[in-house]
Amino acid sequence: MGRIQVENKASRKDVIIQKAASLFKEKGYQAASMRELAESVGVEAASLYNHIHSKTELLHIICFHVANTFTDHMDAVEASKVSAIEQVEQLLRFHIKRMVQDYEQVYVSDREWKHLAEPYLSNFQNQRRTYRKRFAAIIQAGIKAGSIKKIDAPTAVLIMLHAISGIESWHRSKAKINGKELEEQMISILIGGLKQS
Amino acid sequence: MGRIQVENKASRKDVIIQKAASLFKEKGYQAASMRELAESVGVEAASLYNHIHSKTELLHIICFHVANTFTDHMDAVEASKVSAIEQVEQLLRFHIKRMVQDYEQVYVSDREWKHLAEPYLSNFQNQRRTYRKRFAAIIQAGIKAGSIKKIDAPTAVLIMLHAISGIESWHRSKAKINGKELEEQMISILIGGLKQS
DNA sequence: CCTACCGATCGGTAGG
DNA sequence: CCTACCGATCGGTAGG
Repeated sequence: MGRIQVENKASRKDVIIQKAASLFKEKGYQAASMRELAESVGVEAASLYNHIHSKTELLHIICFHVANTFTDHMDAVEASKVSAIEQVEQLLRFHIKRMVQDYEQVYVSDREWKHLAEPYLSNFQNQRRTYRKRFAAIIQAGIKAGSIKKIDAPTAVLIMLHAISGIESWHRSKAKINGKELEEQMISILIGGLKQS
Repeated sequence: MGRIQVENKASRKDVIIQKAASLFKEKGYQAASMRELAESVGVEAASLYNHIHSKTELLHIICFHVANTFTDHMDAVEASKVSAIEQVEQLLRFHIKRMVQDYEQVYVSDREWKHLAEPYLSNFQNQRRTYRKRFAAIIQAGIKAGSIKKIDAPTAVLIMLHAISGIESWHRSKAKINGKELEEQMISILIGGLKQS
């Protein structure tokens, strides 16, 4: 009985988080109200607080879930023994896939993190900054190895990550090419932009 | 006397719009309050309404000012008789320059337009969609001419425009390269990504 | 999980 | 341009 209750609770919480990501993405964190969220979950607003502590907790669950996914992937890429340009391609493909498959949470993490409360805000910014530095270091290694053209590595990171966030518009568009094709197109343009010409 | 009054009013309104862009950029449209805006202008909240009609009016002034700037530039580019790839470069350089020099308004237009009220919302979306179609048509012409590699033109537009929005992160960063250098780096990567390899 | 409710804050108005 | 104020809505709590 206790077991079932726990399972139900966990599942209910997951639904709330998923619906919150969808709502935050659509309206923005501030404009999304807990009453709207409750309605989309199918309960009264007060009932949400049996599963979560606050609205801001929902945001930081989403943001850190996404951030940790990318940090973990970076660990794996750094441990792999392929060339720098191949590491960059692995990173880009992972970003693209996350954005294609799980874009609501990724989008919210990307665009709404400003609304995090301290100390989560500082932690998130630090984690993000560290991730970008590690990404830039890989690009720098590629430049040194001669497989990537001489560019400012932090600028390249910035371009890559923001370009990928454009997949949000792809989700909205009517006549969209399929996800796999999108990935290949983006890789072609972005990796093409890094290579020596 | 009447003349001076009109001039003062116009100038005051411009200050309000500029401060609003700054505040909307920093906190998001919904999270920015009219009381905060009033404070940054140096008046009481109620006094703002002698210059503007509503909070939403501030947002649509900003969004359409930016959108019209880009639409006007597109007219000029289409009228120029250079090659498609050079037209693309002109468009990218203009976007980069706007983002470097006037990024608060451009940023707000990019990220906060969702909060526009009808009929401005639909008008804005239409204008933006039309702009992107014209941009994609130029890329398509470049593909036909053989100067741009065979890619999905709408996807390429998406990548270019979002990559440029990353300049927001550049503004925040401490150890930033200068604006002109940033422009050249971005052009090198983005135009490099479009060309035949 | 719900009903009932609270204090705070919001955009905006009246009136001078 | 200000003081005074309004109705609406917000996130969240008490109590069952």
